[in-house]
Amino acid sequence: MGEERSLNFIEEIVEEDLASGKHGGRILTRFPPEPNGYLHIGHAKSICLNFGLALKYGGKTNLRFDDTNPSKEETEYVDSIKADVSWLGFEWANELYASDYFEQLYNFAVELIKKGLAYVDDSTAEEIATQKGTPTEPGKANIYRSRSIDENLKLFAEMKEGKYQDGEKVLRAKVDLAAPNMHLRDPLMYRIKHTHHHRTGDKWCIYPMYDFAHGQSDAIEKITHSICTLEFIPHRDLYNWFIEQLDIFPSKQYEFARLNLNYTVMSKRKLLQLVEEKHVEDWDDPRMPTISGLRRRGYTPVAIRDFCDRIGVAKRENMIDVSLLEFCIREDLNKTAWRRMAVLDPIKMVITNYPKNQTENLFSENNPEAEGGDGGRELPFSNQLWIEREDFMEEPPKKFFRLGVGLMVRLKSAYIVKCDSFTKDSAGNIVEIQCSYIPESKSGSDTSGINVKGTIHWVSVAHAQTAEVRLYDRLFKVEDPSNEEGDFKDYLNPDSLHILPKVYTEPDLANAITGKGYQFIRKGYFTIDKHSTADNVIFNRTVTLKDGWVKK
RNA sequence: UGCCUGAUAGUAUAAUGGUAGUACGACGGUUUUUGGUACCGUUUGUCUAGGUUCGAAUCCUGGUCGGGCAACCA
Repeated sequence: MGEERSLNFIEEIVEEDLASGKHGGRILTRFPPEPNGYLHIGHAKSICLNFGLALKYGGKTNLRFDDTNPSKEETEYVDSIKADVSWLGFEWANELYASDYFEQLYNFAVELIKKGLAYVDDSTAEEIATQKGTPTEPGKANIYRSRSIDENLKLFAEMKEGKYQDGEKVLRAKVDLAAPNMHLRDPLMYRIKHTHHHRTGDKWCIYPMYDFAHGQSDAIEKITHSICTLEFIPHRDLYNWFIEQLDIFPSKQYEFARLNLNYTVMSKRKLLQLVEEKHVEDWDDPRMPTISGLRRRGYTPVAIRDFCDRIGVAKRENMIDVSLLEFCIREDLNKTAWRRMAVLDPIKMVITNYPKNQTENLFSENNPEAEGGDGGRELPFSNQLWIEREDFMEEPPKKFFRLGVGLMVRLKSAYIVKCDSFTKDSAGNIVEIQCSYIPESKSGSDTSGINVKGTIHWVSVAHAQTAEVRLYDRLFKVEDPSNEEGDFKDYLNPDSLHILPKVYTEPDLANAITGKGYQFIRKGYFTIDKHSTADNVIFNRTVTLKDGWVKK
């Protein structure tokens, strides 16, 4: 052991703080989602970072819902977020809400008004925007900026009491209208919204803006390291300004680059659109990059955490290749998934020299990667089998290790067979292939001395179960749909879902356990879908197996 | 043309003035009752121009390119 992994830049900061005795060696992070959508794989990166840091350095992590905008937030999202964080395997120290601090935030605002550092502005949104100037021109003060403290106090109280309509007034911080950083040009602290809040109900009609809520919430909780994504860098000056003016706990903000994955989108706004416009079934559609979608697809917490570990944490913009995510899930499932046989695109094989009404039960281990095979199950074998259509070729090329007239393969866990002939229907489709088996080649007691290059999977016709199988492909046709001309939805992959209504599976798959990953030998990893029933068993393909076979 | 950021193989990520390494991908091979797994090997990189230094991916200066910032969103 003891193989030192190099630290990412945030771990370096934490270790420096620990070494210098900052905060008495205490580490407290927070994961602060807004409950306005489902968590996605990008959030998983943040979750793994925040919780992982605390775990590594003996600290704790709060789960804090940043619920300061009631018009977008719902309890459904709160519940899904909690479920997803738990499922990933993390435990938060406290479940908190920015809305828990509304009273205190209000008092902070009053304090700033009293210090002459905040004022009530009657301007419209448009007026405020133009008065702010542009990045190259300073903003201009309006008449409201010089209101007296007493008037501001009175007006702000009236805002709270509901005396004004939405948009009629706002509370602004008095910072610097000429600041090169636009966020410092007298940012809004409070706006009026006569909207029902998912937790505070109708108690409030004024709600704090992100900038006046996040840093103060961090300070209230005494968060030591407040980690967010790059786009908040310009907010940091304001974050610090409020903390300094209010003289509260000096939480510090650090920024890292968010995760981007190719062939998908990673914004709650866009994902919500896909859901609302029915381009996908729901937030947990297996094609979605959401945690719930990945879970339904068959991804495991282990694989997702491993992925987050491997992608690293840095400050440069990045675009991770989905192949890394796929590698991680294969890596995990290879070790844990039970092997089963299923024929997705069937063609019938008749074994002409095997007794017609005979059935024998053959044994096959659950997982060759596990010691002892992790147990096993019985496979009924008979003279009529389903095999994969692509495992037979009328005119096989040289290195085709499967079936063609005169070629031999092993039937996995069963016998070696030799292809003698095949039958076509009137339309020229191959409908059946005829083989003879080698009785001495039985798996486990093979005395035939024959060596074959290929092994194929099969299911006994008489014993086969049926199931629906859903094959998924990338949701978008292009690597970065958000960066293309026009609407990102123009680049949706029309073939991202392919349903096979009736595939044949070995009998044991009738007992498939929900939530467990199965490897359909040579076909990929699959898991039971949430809509699966006893009458209509549905499997989702999590990921294909890596395919080293390139034709020709 | 203001401010803030960043730039190392195809994609990520290390090297913190001293041999540019690792992972994924790709390619090739060995093993294999999954064309899977495992194992072995190959391939490709410091944005650019100067400067400091015995020595620069690292420090300095100029340039180039990318991302962000002017929501009563977070």
